[in-house]
Amino acid sequence: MLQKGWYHGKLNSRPLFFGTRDGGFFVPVFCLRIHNGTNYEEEVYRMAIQIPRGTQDILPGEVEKWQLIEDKAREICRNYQYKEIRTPIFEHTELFLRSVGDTTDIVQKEMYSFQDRGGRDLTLRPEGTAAVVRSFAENKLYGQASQPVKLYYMGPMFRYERPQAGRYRQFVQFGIEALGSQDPAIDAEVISLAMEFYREMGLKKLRLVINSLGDSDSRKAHRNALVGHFQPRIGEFCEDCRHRLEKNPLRILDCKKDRDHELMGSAPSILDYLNDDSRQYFEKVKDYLSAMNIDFAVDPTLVRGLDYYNHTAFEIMSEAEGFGAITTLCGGGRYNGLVQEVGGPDVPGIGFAFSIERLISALEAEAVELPLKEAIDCYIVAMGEEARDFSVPLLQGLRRAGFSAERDYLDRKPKAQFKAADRLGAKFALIIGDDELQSGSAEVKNLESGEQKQLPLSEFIEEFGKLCQ
RNA sequence: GCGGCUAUGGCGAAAUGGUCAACGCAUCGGAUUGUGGCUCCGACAUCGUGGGUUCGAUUCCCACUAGUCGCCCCA
Repeated sequence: MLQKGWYHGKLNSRPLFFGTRDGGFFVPVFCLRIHNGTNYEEEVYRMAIQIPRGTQDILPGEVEKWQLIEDKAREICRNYQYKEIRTPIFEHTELFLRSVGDTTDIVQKEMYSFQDRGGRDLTLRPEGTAAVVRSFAENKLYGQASQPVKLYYMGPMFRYERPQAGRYRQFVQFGIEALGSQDPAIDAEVISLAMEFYREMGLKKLRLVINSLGDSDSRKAHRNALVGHFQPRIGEFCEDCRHRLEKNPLRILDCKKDRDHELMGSAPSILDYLNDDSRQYFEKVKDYLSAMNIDFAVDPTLVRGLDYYNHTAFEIMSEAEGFGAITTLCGGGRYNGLVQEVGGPDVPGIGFAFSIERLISALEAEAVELPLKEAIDCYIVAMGEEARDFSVPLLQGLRRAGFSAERDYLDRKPKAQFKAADRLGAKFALIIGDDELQSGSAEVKNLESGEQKQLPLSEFIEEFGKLCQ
């Protein structure tokens, strides 16, 4: 029996939908007014539609930051010779099961998966590497003349998580991948590109942490050693750690609750399980980083959340104060064997990805001033109907000549038009009214100096160009 | 998936169980009939949504939604 009242959104825990007969169109809003348990009247109305949880609109004023970051990222990729690749936003779910790993959190609880009308199992990409590697194998880029193949991508990724500072359900990642080389110098290059990019953006409080996960044999041996180490006394650890013992014993090492347990300090380190090749490889990467004056710390507990990583792994964290709980700006590592996993030849690879959202937060946390220019060249202050008409082609002429120009569209008073010009940061105001139209010359005011000049309307664009120089 | 906090105009932000809900910024209008930045005056809110308690709720209670912080995990 329903209580008397209004119901909307959900009724008996089922969403209320109003749809047409063909079922193809839904307006997810309407209301039921219950008079008693059985009588009700419907009132259909549209509720304001809100942005989906964990997503954001990037509005003018904010989007300029994004553009700047994107430009900078593209620029540094040119310098380092990474070429852009664009892959679909959704892929076969299978791709992520096999690459990211079907026991990882990303796959188990964070994927936006769906079936299309043809019954295909698809997933909105939760990360970028899998698709790039798939494309590399599918398009046989390993046969390309220039090797290694160095790629970058930039675009939205999707993970179903509870939003929090620095965490969104749709977020934009920039990432690079270098495929086809097993030279430790390429590992160092990938890391240096990331560090160099952040440096150029103006971030200072950064911490680079690296580790080697070794090859799959060393990882396996280390894993067994860890399980053996903690197993006998796992009862003394927190609930999360007890799960981790099976799932990902390395994670126990950076548990915040059990940090001080005596078994933590004596736990076996991955670095003791590296074979000679892996060890030497790691040494070489560190040497190269030092040679480039890149500061780093080795953290043997650094693990990455995706299954495909091996050998070099790294993270860049912000140490800016008040940055919140999520400090990782960038994460990456080597993934030898991944290309094979998705059906290609055995080609090694390494890459990283960072989120633009977190970069912007870090820039804000460090109060970095970005060079965002927004001034326009000319604002036309038109008074009277004739002048307003005249301003239409004039505005077009200015813009065609390459000037940024604007006029009033709200029929505002001259005073308000000047205010608008001011707000846009206009360098000049062009004033036309009846007098000017009659005399054939317009007043041009330099809004910074207040200086005012007359320019002939007949060759206004040329004269204005000279004035701007 | 779990827990804490929050929800007042375009933005920021007070107060209050009871006639018109402070203030600041922004915006628009006026003082100044065609010249911005300063000053003064004026205009501008069905208090997230839905229920409940009450004579009366923006205020108290519940649910929902959203935001936010933290856990898990990650970019």
